[in-house]
Amino acid sequence: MARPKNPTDAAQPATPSEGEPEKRRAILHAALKVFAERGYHGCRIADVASEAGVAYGLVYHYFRNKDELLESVFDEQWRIFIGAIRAISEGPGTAAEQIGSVIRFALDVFRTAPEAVRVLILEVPRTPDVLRAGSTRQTFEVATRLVAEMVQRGQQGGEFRTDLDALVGAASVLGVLDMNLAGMVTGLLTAPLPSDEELERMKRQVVTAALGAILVPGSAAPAR
Amino acid sequence: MARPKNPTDAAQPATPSEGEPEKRRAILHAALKVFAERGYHGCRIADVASEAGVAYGLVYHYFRNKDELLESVFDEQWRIFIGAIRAISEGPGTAAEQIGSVIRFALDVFRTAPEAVRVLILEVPRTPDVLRAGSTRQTFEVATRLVAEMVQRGQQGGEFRTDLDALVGAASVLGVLDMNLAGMVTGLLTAPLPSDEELERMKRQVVTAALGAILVPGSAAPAR
Amino acid sequence: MARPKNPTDAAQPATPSEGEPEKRRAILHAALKVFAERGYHGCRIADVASEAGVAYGLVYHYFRNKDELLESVFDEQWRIFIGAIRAISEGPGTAAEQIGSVIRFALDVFRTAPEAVRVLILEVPRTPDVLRAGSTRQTFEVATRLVAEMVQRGQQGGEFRTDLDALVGAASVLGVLDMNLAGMVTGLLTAPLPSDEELERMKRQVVTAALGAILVPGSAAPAR
Amino acid sequence: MARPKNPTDAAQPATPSEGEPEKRRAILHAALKVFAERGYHGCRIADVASEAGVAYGLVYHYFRNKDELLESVFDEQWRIFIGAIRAISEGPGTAAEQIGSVIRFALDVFRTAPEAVRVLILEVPRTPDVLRAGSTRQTFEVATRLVAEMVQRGQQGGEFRTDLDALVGAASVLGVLDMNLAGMVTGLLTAPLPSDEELERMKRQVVTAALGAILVPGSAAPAR
DNA sequence: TATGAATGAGAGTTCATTCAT
DNA sequence: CATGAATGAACTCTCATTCAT
Repeated sequence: MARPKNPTDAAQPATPSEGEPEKRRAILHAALKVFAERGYHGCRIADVASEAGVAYGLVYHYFRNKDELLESVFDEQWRIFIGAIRAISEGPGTAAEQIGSVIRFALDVFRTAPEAVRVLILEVPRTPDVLRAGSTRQTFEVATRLVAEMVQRGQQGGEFRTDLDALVGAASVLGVLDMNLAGMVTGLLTAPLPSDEELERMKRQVVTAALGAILVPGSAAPAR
Repeated sequence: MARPKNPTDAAQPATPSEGEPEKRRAILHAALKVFAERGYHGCRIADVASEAGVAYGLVYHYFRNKDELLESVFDEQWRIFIGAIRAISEGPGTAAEQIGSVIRFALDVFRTAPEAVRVLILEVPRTPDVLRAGSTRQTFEVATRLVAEMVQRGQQGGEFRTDLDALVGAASVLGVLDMNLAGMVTGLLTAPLPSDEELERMKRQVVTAALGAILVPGSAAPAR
Repeated sequence: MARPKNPTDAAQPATPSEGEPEKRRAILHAALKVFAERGYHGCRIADVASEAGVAYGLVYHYFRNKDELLESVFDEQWRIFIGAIRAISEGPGTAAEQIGSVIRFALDVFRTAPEAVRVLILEVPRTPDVLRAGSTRQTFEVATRLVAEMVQRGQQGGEFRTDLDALVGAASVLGVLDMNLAGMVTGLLTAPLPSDEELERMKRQVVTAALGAILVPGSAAPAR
Repeated sequence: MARPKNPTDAAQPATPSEGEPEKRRAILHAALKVFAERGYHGCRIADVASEAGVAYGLVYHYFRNKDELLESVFDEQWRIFIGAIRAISEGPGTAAEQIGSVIRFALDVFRTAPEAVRVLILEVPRTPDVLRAGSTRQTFEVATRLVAEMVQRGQQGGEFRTDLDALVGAASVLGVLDMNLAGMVTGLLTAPLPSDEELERMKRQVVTAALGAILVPGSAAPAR
């Protein structure tokens, strides 16, 4: 059974774009870290600057203001995640396999870049309206809709139950993923830095639960 | 099939406690509203006071500081929710029925007090560490563990699949609930103020999806 | 020859308005002083606050922002000046006498409150557009028009030459006044703090020059 | 009656000085424009540079700092104006005729280079002390004294009244000029861009008013 | 209890100036 | 000469908290 190749490495900068100034990247990187550690309001521009090893004013050389900086961080992270979802969606495999891949990808990223996940999962959906009104909000919807498309395909293929709206199915899948990630991030479900085995175990369980929410009852969970 | 009595009214003040000053209640109530509207950092003490129709300084008469005020709001809301879960848990019905009841209860509350849900679902898990370190965090864990107990009981009774940790099962159930509520709050899944039928439809779907995540595959979803 | 009573005391707060908080007055007063000393951009809110012997934040308790504070200062000063012009205009005396009174009034104020004059004369007409767009600008026009009315009356009465537009006449009178005051303020024309005699001498000269600009040539300058 | 040749073209660079780098001139020119548009504090080095179509840092290659740049602008403009006054002063004609020429010259410049006038008239006398302490201040005094010399000559020749100090006379003449120009700049007295006739009319009136301030009463205003 | 004026530390943003290339 | 990235001090504005009444 074919399995889409795991695009984990996408967690690296979406656009290493030759021309991008090194310090701009450093700032973006630092912002991700500081933001993950302290949350939107807890992080000050000064923190970002010093974390990036850069002068205060340089942040404003590259970004109009704090909101734009953080929006950039969000956008970049989401772009990576969406890129992965899209790649998986366009790849081979049944709908169930694809959704399993999405979940495994997310947990893999958590392993290599927990801050990124923390930011996406814990901060993004709950930041001020100014921010939510921006592209971030739309991006979030895009992700949901991409998953909803997978769900719909699965419903049409007879894999997934049809008594759920595709959007509700997508929300459920993402909810299972989100809450389990949150539990991992906060240490409720696993050690803060889980071992490889622990991670594999979680992957299996989260996939099982997420698919359980949408599979036609009685169908076997896909071998993994 | 017995169904636990729906403790919807618990959304009212947990403790109308005879002696509690009227203005204190007004402040708490206003804080919930303002907090739901603007989020933790977006709401200023001045907003709360004016929403409550009360003098600025009075807030500090009843609450040591902003954190304590908001912690009180959280605690109260969670106490209500936990009270409901506990009541359901100690009531009649199978584990699956109980979990269904929990979900239906949450959606009912969303209907009557969307702000409360918004606060619990969108704000609580993402507020600053100071706050998270407080009782709120523990309260959140308590809720998770209560649901995990239900899951465990269901596993022992053969209803729920045993290839999931009870905590993962609980997280999955709550994740499905959370994300669908978030979708309702943000208008992605339903109109901002859904009709009765829409709400019932959502209840059915969310219960289906949540139970799907943990039921032994092939078992019939419980009639509702 | 009747001479309008000199409303010098109008230099005091236009509205001692019973209800006005003492500290608000202190801030306004301090702002006038600091603004006169350092100019619009040279004065910082911190300067105003400390000059007023008041906490930083209190300035923002009474005024929305720096612009509003300074606009208030301007407005108050102009209101005083306009009040005086109006009183003179409605009082007895020929047009020439009235214009003489306006000039003498201005020089009197310079004696008792040089800062106020400095602000009105040196700063107002040259501050940022935001400010000029506000009520200050209109107020300045009002003053000009009031003087223009006097000029017009004098033209109709045969005192003043009619080959000047009334507005040009007014601008000329105010120009003579302004530039001579500027010369006094900057120490080019008199000692920074002129003696009574010096002041009287200046009054006579400025009145002479200003009326010369508009009187029918050959008419005697009005006795003073 | 001979009339000094009108040195209008002096509004061009005083010293096209062979060796002066083209870009330096561009910066100076841009600075005049930007400064006229936004005032001393409203204009940033970045504005000047981009207006001049020149790199940021180049401004600092040619000028030590912002103050020096603006001082240079002032100096240049004043040098032009003073050069004109001096030329007129050393030329033929009575004192009254010469003063009339000065005023007409100023209004002509306003026609061709309103920004320059705006800067000289509206900005120079009201900029920070640091600046005023520089050569600009002295330059301004020089202009006043040159006019005062004309006045004095007129007084000695019996044209002008002797009950005014020469400096007061000069201040009055310049005051009439300044305020009427200000009125034109701000649109209170004429359309922002007056027609030729309007301008001629203003010239006549302003000369009339200015000379009226200092002429021996009864003497005929000089034919124009 | 109740009020709201008063306080001041903190954070975002601007912009003149420097400097490596 | 020319460029523009980099620096950081300075200043405005916010808002939690205190306190006299």
